[in-house]
Amino acid sequence: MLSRASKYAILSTLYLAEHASKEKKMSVKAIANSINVPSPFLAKLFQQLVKCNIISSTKGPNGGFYLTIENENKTVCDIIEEIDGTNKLDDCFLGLAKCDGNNPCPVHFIVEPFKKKIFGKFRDQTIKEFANEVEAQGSVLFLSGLAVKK
Amino acid sequence: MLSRASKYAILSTLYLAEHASKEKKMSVKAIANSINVPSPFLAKLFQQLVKCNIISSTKGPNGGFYLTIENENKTVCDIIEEIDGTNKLDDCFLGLAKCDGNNPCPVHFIVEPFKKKIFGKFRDQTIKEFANEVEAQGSVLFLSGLAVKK
DNA sequence: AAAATAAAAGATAAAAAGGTCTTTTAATAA
DNA sequence: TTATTAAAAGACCTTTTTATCTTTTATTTT
Ligand code: FES
Ligand code: FES
Repeated sequence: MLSRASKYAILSTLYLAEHASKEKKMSVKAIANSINVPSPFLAKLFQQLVKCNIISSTKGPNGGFYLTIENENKTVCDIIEEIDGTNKLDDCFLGLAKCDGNNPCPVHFIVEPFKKKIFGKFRDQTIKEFANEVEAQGSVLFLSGLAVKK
Repeated sequence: MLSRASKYAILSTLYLAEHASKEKKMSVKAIANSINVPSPFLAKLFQQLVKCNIISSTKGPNGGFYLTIENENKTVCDIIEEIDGTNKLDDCFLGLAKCDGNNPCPVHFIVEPFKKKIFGKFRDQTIKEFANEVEAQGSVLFLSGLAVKK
């Protein structure tokens, strides 16, 4: 459904929203360690995310990654579209060329409501809002000691 | 979520349930053409499915693939487990090492009910029952002219 | 028995995804 | 202004997934 790359990107952007700021930038390594993700790979992803203005960075001592107000108003959808190219969330669960109520695959009517729900969330909620909710709910972005599933 | 291989396997097994029988076996090519899937690849998959007794085959003229009663009582879960090795349906949507209500990722409580639903269906319904439902509902296993999404 | 048919088996190839490493550039602090 | 720090850039490698091709084996029909 989502590539590992976009999962990494989502988790680490939310992590930035929670833990970094213009005053307290974070290095790739710090983030990679925190959420248990390979750091050179994450570095590549971050370059991409900076380029398309989803996260921000400065070089040099005390440099690192952080989110601006503008960044905080991006959405998870923006991340997915940037990293996975197209939005894979809309794909048919069984691989039909098109997910479509007029030509439903055998599980379409189970999948459709879920897709609507999660897609709505990813599209309508800003990163900032999402991160706030994550904090409020006590959701986790990593499992201590455990790497993200390979 | 599911590999392309297991999607092919699911679609073609349901197709067999609907269109083939011990009296009317079908060749890989015929099925591959019907559901728009690369036939040498499907052939490989079918070998695997025969070996683990999810579908049946006979060689020679008028040979081909079909389902026995025993085959019809297998489940979609059996297919997924055979092809993808482990059941990827249970993975965390955001890639955490474990999908778990005690350490929920930010979308866990949206994903969980869906997973329960679709996993339940794949586990509790036999291929036969599933195929009957597909016919009754008029679900499609392919989009005429359109290949399965690559 | 011979010819034809269709799967089985296995080798191989192409593509995509995931991951690493090295060099360059920009910013800062000493 | 020099040394240091950390990201940017890009080359490169590995593994997994997807796909193809060729040869062999089993079955059936003639
Ligand atoms: S058609 Fe398959 S999920 Fe919608
Ligand atoms: S923990 Fe992520 S989907 Fe359950």
